[in-house]
Amino acid sequence: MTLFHASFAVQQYDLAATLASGQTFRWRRAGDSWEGVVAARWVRLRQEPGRIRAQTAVPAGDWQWLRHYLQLDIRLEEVLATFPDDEPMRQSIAACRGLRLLRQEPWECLASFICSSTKQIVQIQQIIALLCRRYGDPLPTPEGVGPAWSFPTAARLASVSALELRECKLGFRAPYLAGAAAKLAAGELDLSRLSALPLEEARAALLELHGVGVKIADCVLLFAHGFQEAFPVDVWIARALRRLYFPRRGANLPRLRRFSQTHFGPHAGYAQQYLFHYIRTRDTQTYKRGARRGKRR
DNA sequence: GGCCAGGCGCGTA
DNA sequence: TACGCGCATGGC
Repeated sequence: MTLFHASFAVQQYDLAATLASGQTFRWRRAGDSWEGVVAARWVRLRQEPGRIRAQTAVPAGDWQWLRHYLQLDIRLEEVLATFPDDEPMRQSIAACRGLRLLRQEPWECLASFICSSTKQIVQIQQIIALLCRRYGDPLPTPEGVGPAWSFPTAARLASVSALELRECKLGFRAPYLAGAAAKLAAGELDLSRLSALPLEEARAALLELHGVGVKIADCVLLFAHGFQEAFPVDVWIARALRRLYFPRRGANLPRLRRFSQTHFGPHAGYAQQYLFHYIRTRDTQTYKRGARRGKRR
């Protein structure tokens, strides 16, 4: 099979950190490359000095869809310059300079994060892989590469019973996903319109969905709609904020949310991703060891 | 074997 | 507004 190639000049782009930092769940490392699906196309990406090389199995047009997804035209230095000048952020930047936010397809992002609650990232990846395998459409892949599927549409998932969804290890999230799919399929919510709304209105629209709270809504606003002020506070970020900014007096969740809304500036969500990746890569080992011995913190 | 996971909805104070 | 609980399931 013919492959279609492109090469993008990049500076300060850490592809591995970007694809593996928990903002998206379908990329797999394959040797020195990454394989995934973007805009219903199988894609292989490889980082080289000063560039990212891409391959697809079908004609890729002008590659704008991939440039947009990878956010290649963002000036990272200008984003980083807006972060607060404090020690936690300096450490976070030093730990993963080149980490980027992707611009994901809204439905896939929403559905993925509905599946994410109280799940480890590994499990989220498994759930989404199952959903794609069962309800997505098969995509062309090169010889020697395993099969790939598109992310199932809302209409397709709306045609599946919540009971069937439970078989994808969704547990209590099954009716949440089914409900969201039904609402989108019925045209009661149009995700494509959210980017044009003020942040608060876009968030309110997402919160209408049963099973979508502030955290999931902010993930979708940040990762799919480009609201860079959105700052999802999950257990990792809460842990990071408490440890790095409130080490002595502690802080409850509402306090952390208020702090996050004022402290991190116009690209707070970007700062959040740096903190998230920093605390996870730094703490995963010690955290797991500590947890097993029951003496965390 | 038990703790915890990129939470949420609901009841209660 | 803040807190506690139950909810499925499985990795470590």
